[in-house]
Amino acid sequence: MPEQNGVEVCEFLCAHESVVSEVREHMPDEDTLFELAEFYKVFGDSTRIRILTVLCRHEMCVCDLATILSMNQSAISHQLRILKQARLITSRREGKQVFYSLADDHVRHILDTAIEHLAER
Amino acid sequence: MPEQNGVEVCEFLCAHESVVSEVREHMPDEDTLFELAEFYKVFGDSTRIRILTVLCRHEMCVCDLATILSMNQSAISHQLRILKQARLITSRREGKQVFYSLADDHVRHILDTAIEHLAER
DNA sequence: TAAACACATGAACAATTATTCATATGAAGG
DNA sequence: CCTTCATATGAATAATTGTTCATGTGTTTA
Repeated sequence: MPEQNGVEVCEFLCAHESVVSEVREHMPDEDTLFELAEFYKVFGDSTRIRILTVLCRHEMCVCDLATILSMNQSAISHQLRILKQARLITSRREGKQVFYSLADDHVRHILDTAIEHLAER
Repeated sequence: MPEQNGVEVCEFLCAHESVVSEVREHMPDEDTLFELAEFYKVFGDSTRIRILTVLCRHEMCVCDLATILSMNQSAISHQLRILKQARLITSRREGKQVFYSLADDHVRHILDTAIEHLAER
Protein backbone atom coordinates (compact mmCIF):
# COMPACT_ATOMS: atom_id res chain seq x y z
CA MET A 1 0.00 0.00 0.00
CA PRO A 2 1.24 3.51 -0.77
CA GLU A 3 1.94 5.70 2.22
CA GLN A 4 1.84 9.38 2.95
CA ASN A 5 3.10 10.89 6.18
CA GLY A 6 3.24 7.36 7.48
CA VAL A 7 -0.48 6.97 6.93
CA GLU A 8 -1.79 4.41 4.49
CA VAL A 9 -3.73 5.92 1.66
CA CYS A 10 -5.70 4.35 -1.15
CA GLU A 11 -4.12 3.50 -4.46
CA PHE A 12 -3.95 6.69 -6.38
CA LEU A 13 -6.25 5.30 -8.97
CA CYS A 14 -8.77 6.59 -6.54
CA ALA A 15 -7.20 9.99 -5.95
CA HIS A 16 -8.57 12.55 -8.38
CA GLU A 17 -5.29 14.39 -8.65
CA SER A 18 -6.40 17.67 -10.16
CA VAL A 19 -9.24 18.12 -7.69
CA VAL A 20 -7.07 17.12 -4.77
CA SER A 21 -4.30 19.56 -5.58
CA GLU A 22 -6.75 22.33 -6.38
CA VAL A 23 -8.44 21.92 -2.99
CA ARG A 24 -5.10 21.66 -1.19
CA GLU A 25 -4.03 25.03 -2.54
CA HIS A 26 -7.15 26.76 -1.33
CA MET A 27 -7.31 25.26 2.14
CA PRO A 28 -7.19 27.84 4.96
CA ASP A 29 -4.18 27.23 7.17
CA GLU A 30 -4.40 24.65 9.92
CA ASP A 31 -4.35 27.23 12.71
CA THR A 32 -7.44 29.00 11.42
CA LEU A 33 -9.37 25.76 11.12
CA PHE A 34 -8.26 24.67 14.56
CA GLU A 35 -9.41 27.97 16.06
CA LEU A 36 -12.70 27.61 14.29
CA ALA A 37 -13.27 24.18 15.81
CA GLU A 38 -12.26 25.47 19.25
CA PHE A 39 -14.76 28.28 18.85
CA TYR A 40 -17.60 25.91 18.08
CA LYS A 41 -16.54 23.58 20.85
CA VAL A 42 -17.48 26.28 23.32
CA PHE A 43 -21.06 26.23 22.06
CA GLY A 44 -21.10 22.44 22.01
CA ASP A 45 -22.10 21.86 25.60
CA SER A 46 -25.63 22.14 26.92
CA THR A 47 -24.63 23.77 30.18
CA ARG A 48 -22.86 26.54 28.31
CA ILE A 49 -25.72 26.84 25.82
CA ARG A 50 -28.16 27.20 28.69
CA ILE A 51 -25.98 29.84 30.31
CA LEU A 52 -25.80 31.79 27.06
CA THR A 53 -29.54 31.48 26.59
CA VAL A 54 -30.14 32.96 30.02
CA LEU A 55 -27.68 35.77 29.40
CA CYS A 56 -29.49 36.51 26.14
CA ARG A 57 -32.28 37.89 28.30
CA HIS A 58 -30.54 39.32 31.36
CA GLU A 59 -27.18 39.90 32.89
CA MET A 60 -26.96 37.55 35.83
CA CYS A 61 -24.88 36.78 38.90
CA VAL A 62 -23.32 33.35 39.37
CA CYS A 63 -25.64 32.37 42.15
CA ASP A 64 -28.78 33.15 40.16
CA LEU A 65 -27.46 31.19 37.21
CA ALA A 66 -26.88 28.23 39.50
CA THR A 67 -30.43 28.55 40.79
CA ILE A 68 -32.00 28.82 37.34
CA LEU A 69 -30.05 25.90 35.94
CA SER A 70 -30.27 23.80 39.11
CA MET A 71 -26.54 23.22 39.18
CA ASN A 72 -23.97 23.88 41.83
CA GLN A 73 -22.05 27.11 41.87
CA SER A 74 -18.69 25.55 41.13
CA ALA A 75 -19.82 23.93 37.90
CA ILE A 76 -21.29 27.22 36.73
CA SER A 77 -18.12 29.13 37.60
CA HIS A 78 -15.98 26.70 35.64
CA GLN A 79 -18.17 27.07 32.56
CA LEU A 80 -18.31 30.84 32.92
CA ARG A 81 -14.54 30.86 32.80
CA ILE A 82 -14.55 28.98 29.51
CA LEU A 83 -17.15 31.31 28.04
CA LYS A 84 -15.19 34.33 29.17
CA GLN A 85 -11.89 33.05 27.77
CA ALA A 86 -13.70 32.60 24.46
CA ARG A 87 -14.78 36.24 24.76
CA LEU A 88 -18.45 35.29 24.50
CA ILE A 89 -19.31 36.91 27.82
CA THR A 90 -18.01 39.70 30.04
CA SER A 91 -18.33 40.36 33.74
CA ARG A 92 -18.55 43.26 36.14
CA ARG A 93 -18.24 43.12 39.89
CA GLU A 94 -20.83 44.75 42.13
CA GLY A 95 -19.78 44.28 45.71
CA LYS A 96 -19.59 40.61 46.50
CA GLN A 97 -21.42 39.59 43.39
CA VAL A 98 -20.17 39.25 39.83
CA PHE A 99 -22.60 39.88 37.01
CA TYR A 100 -22.09 38.19 33.67
CA SER A 101 -23.55 39.26 30.35
CA LEU A 102 -23.14 38.54 26.64
CA ALA A 103 -20.02 40.08 25.14
CA ASP A 104 -21.86 41.38 22.08
CA ASP A 105 -24.80 40.83 19.74
CA HIS A 106 -22.72 38.59 17.55
CA VAL A 107 -23.33 35.81 20.02
CA ARG A 108 -27.08 36.31 19.82
CA HIS A 109 -26.85 36.19 16.06
CA ILE A 110 -24.84 32.99 16.06
CA LEU A 111 -27.35 31.30 18.34
CA ASP A 112 -30.28 32.54 16.26
CA THR A 113 -28.74 31.26 13.05
CA ALA A 114 -28.38 27.79 14.48
CA ILE A 115 -31.90 27.80 15.89
CA GLU A 116 -33.23 28.73 12.47
CA HIS A 117 -31.19 25.99 10.87
CA LEU A 118 -32.59 23.42 13.28
CA ALA A 119 -36.11 24.69 12.76
CA GLU A 120 -35.77 24.00 9.04
CA ARG A 121 -34.78 20.41 9.94
CA MET B 1 -27.84 25.70 53.25
CA PRO B 2 -31.03 25.76 51.20
CA GLU B 3 -31.39 23.06 48.61
CA GLN B 4 -33.12 22.70 45.30
CA ASN B 5 -33.35 19.44 43.39
CA GLY B 6 -30.82 18.15 45.87
CA VAL B 7 -28.29 20.72 44.76
CA GLU B 8 -27.01 23.32 47.17
CA VAL B 9 -27.88 26.84 46.18
CA CYS B 10 -26.95 30.17 47.66
CA GLU B 11 -29.07 31.84 50.29
CA PHE B 12 -31.90 33.47 48.47
CA LEU B 13 -30.72 36.84 49.60
CA CYS B 14 -28.62 36.41 46.54
CA ALA B 15 -31.36 35.22 44.20
CA HIS B 16 -33.02 38.13 42.44
CA GLU B 17 -36.40 36.50 42.47
CA SER B 18 -38.24 38.54 39.87
CA VAL B 19 -35.44 38.25 37.33
CA VAL B 20 -35.01 34.55 38.02
CA SER B 21 -38.67 33.72 37.54
CA GLU B 22 -38.97 35.94 34.49
CA VAL B 23 -36.03 34.19 32.84
CA ARG B 24 -37.33 30.78 33.85
CA GLU B 25 -40.62 31.40 32.09
CA HIS B 26 -38.96 32.36 28.85
CA MET B 27 -36.39 29.57 28.70
CA PRO B 28 -36.69 27.36 25.61
CA ASP B 29 -37.36 23.78 26.62
CA GLU B 30 -34.47 21.54 27.60
CA ASP B 31 -34.74 19.41 24.48
CA THR B 32 -34.25 22.35 22.15
CA LEU B 33 -31.21 23.56 24.05
CA PHE B 34 -29.77 20.07 24.13
CA GLU B 35 -30.23 19.72 20.38
CA LEU B 36 -28.59 23.08 19.87
CA ALA B 37 -25.53 22.00 21.82
CA GLU B 38 -25.42 18.70 19.92
CA PHE B 39 -25.56 20.65 16.70
CA TYR B 40 -22.60 22.81 17.65
CA LYS B 41 -20.70 19.84 18.95
CA VAL B 42 -20.56 18.53 15.40
CA PHE B 43 -18.67 21.62 14.32
CA GLY B 44 -16.46 21.48 17.38
CA ASP B 45 -13.82 19.11 16.04
CA SER B 46 -11.01 20.10 13.71
CA THR B 47 -11.21 16.96 11.60
CA ARG B 48 -14.87 17.60 10.88
CA ILE B 49 -14.21 21.29 10.28
CA ARG B 50 -11.50 20.39 7.80
CA ILE B 51 -13.80 17.95 6.04
CA LEU B 52 -16.52 20.60 5.77
CA THR B 53 -14.00 23.13 4.50
CA VAL B 54 -12.95 20.75 1.75
CA LEU B 55 -16.55 19.99 0.83
CA CYS B 56 -17.20 23.71 0.63
CA ARG B 57 -15.17 23.63 -2.58
CA HIS B 58 -15.85 20.21 -4.08
CA GLU B 59 -17.78 17.05 -3.58
CA MET B 60 -15.25 14.42 -2.67
CA CYS B 61 -14.85 10.68 -2.27
CA VAL B 62 -13.70 9.22 1.05
CA CYS B 63 -10.32 8.25 -0.26
CA ASP B 64 -9.53 11.72 -1.58
CA LEU B 65 -10.58 13.25 1.72
CA ALA B 66 -8.21 10.90 3.50
CA THR B 67 -5.43 11.90 1.12
CA ILE B 68 -6.05 15.63 1.49
CA LEU B 69 -6.27 15.50 5.27
CA SER B 70 -3.47 12.92 5.67
CA MET B 71 -5.62 10.68 7.81
CA ASN B 72 -6.58 7.06 7.45
CA GLN B 73 -9.78 6.11 5.72
CA SER B 74 -11.45 4.70 8.79
CA ALA B 75 -11.16 7.88 10.80
CA ILE B 76 -12.60 9.86 7.91
CA SER B 77 -15.50 7.45 7.49
CA HIS B 78 -16.39 7.68 11.16
CA GLN B 79 -16.46 11.45 11.00
CA LEU B 80 -18.45 11.44 7.77
CA ARG B 81 -21.08 9.37 9.51
CA ILE B 82 -21.40 11.96 12.26
CA LEU B 83 -21.65 14.76 9.74
CA LYS B 84 -24.26 12.87 7.78
CA GLN B 85 -26.37 12.06 10.83
CA ALA B 86 -26.34 15.76 11.60
CA ARG B 87 -27.60 16.33 8.06
CA LEU B 88 -24.68 18.60 7.26
CA ILE B 89 -23.59 16.50 4.30
CA THR B 90 -25.13 14.07 1.83
CA SER B 91 -23.67 11.29 -0.23
CA ARG B 92 -24.16 9.62 -3.57
CA ARG B 93 -22.64 6.39 -4.74
CA GLU B 94 -20.85 6.13 -8.07
CA GLY B 95 -19.69 2.60 -8.58
CA LYS B 96 -17.35 1.63 -5.80
CA GLN B 97 -16.87 5.18 -4.63
CA VAL B 98 -19.09 7.33 -2.47
CA PHE B 99 -19.04 11.06 -3.02
CA TYR B 100 -19.87 13.40 -0.18
CA SER B 101 -20.97 17.01 -0.46
CA LEU B 102 -22.47 19.76 1.69
CA ALA B 103 -26.16 19.26 2.42
CA ASP B 104 -27.03 22.90 1.69
CA ASP B 105 -25.73 26.45 1.67
CA HIS B 106 -26.81 26.93 5.26
CA VAL B 107 -23.67 25.11 6.30
CA ARG B 108 -21.51 27.47 4.27
CA HIS B 109 -23.27 30.40 5.90
CA ILE B 110 -22.76 29.04 9.39
CA LEU B 111 -19.04 28.57 8.76
CA ASP B 112 -18.72 32.02 7.22
CA THR B 113 -20.45 33.66 10.17
CA ALA B 114 -18.03 32.11 12.61
CA ILE B 115 -15.02 33.01 10.48
CA GLU B 116 -16.18 36.61 10.43
CA HIS B 117 -16.68 36.58 14.17
CA LEU B 118 -13.16 35.28 14.71
CA ALA B 119 -11.74 37.84 12.30
CA GLU B 120 -13.26 40.61 14.44
CA ARG B 121 -11.48 39.06 17.42
C1' DT C 1 -17.80 -16.37 -8.86
C1' DA C 2 -13.61 -15.04 -7.06
C1' DA C 3 -10.61 -11.35 -6.38
C1' DA C 4 -9.82 -6.55 -5.77
C1' DC C 5 -11.20 -2.27 -4.31
C1' DA C 6 -13.78 1.66 -1.82
C1' DC C 7 -16.07 2.34 2.07
C1' DA C 8 -18.45 1.20 6.67
C1' DT C 9 -18.42 -0.29 11.31
C1' DG C 10 -17.72 -2.59 16.03
C1' DA C 11 -14.57 -2.88 19.75
C1' DA C 12 -10.48 -1.33 22.21
C1' DC C 13 -7.77 2.34 23.52
C1' DA C 14 -6.31 7.09 24.29
C1' DA C 15 -7.31 11.61 25.02
C1' DT C 16 -10.28 15.23 26.27
C1' DT C 17 -13.58 17.38 29.18
C1' DA C 18 -17.58 18.27 32.56
C1' DT C 19 -18.69 17.90 37.29
C1' DT C 20 -17.75 17.43 42.11
C1' DC C 21 -15.28 18.25 46.34
C1' DA C 22 -12.42 20.85 49.07
C1' DT C 23 -10.45 25.00 49.65
C1' DA C 24 -8.82 29.69 48.34
C1' DT C 25 -9.69 34.63 47.24
C1' DG C 26 -11.84 38.93 47.76
C1' DA C 27 -15.40 42.10 49.31
C1' DA C 28 -18.77 43.73 52.99
C1' DG C 29 -20.41 44.16 57.65
C1' DG C 30 -20.13 43.81 62.44
C1' DC D 1 -9.75 42.30 62.31
C1' DC D 2 -12.81 38.48 62.19
C1' DT D 3 -16.74 36.49 60.11
C1' DT D 4 -19.79 35.86 56.43
C1' DC D 5 -21.01 35.58 51.85
C1' DA D 6 -20.30 35.30 46.61
C1' DT D 7 -17.26 33.61 43.52
C1' DA D 8 -12.95 31.23 41.79
C1' DT D 9 -9.97 27.38 41.28
C1' DG D 10 -6.93 23.02 41.74
C1' DA D 11 -7.26 18.14 41.93
C1' DA D 12 -9.82 13.90 41.47
C1' DT D 13 -13.32 11.46 39.24
C1' DA D 14 -16.58 10.16 35.73
C1' DA D 15 -18.21 10.46 31.30
C1' DT D 16 -17.74 11.44 26.55
C1' DT D 17 -15.49 11.13 22.27
C1' DG D 18 -11.75 10.65 18.44
C1' DT D 19 -8.64 7.38 16.42
C1' DT D 20 -6.92 2.89 15.39
C1' DC D 21 -7.24 -1.92 14.27
C1' DA D 22 -9.54 -5.65 12.44
C1' DT D 23 -13.05 -7.02 9.79
C1' DG D 24 -17.51 -6.65 7.28
C1' DT D 25 -20.41 -4.96 3.24
C1' DG D 26 -21.28 -3.84 -1.38
C1' DT D 27 -19.64 -3.03 -6.15
C1' DT D 28 -16.85 -3.83 -10.16
C1' DT D 29 -13.92 -6.58 -13.03
C1' DA D 30 -11.25 -10.51 -14.43
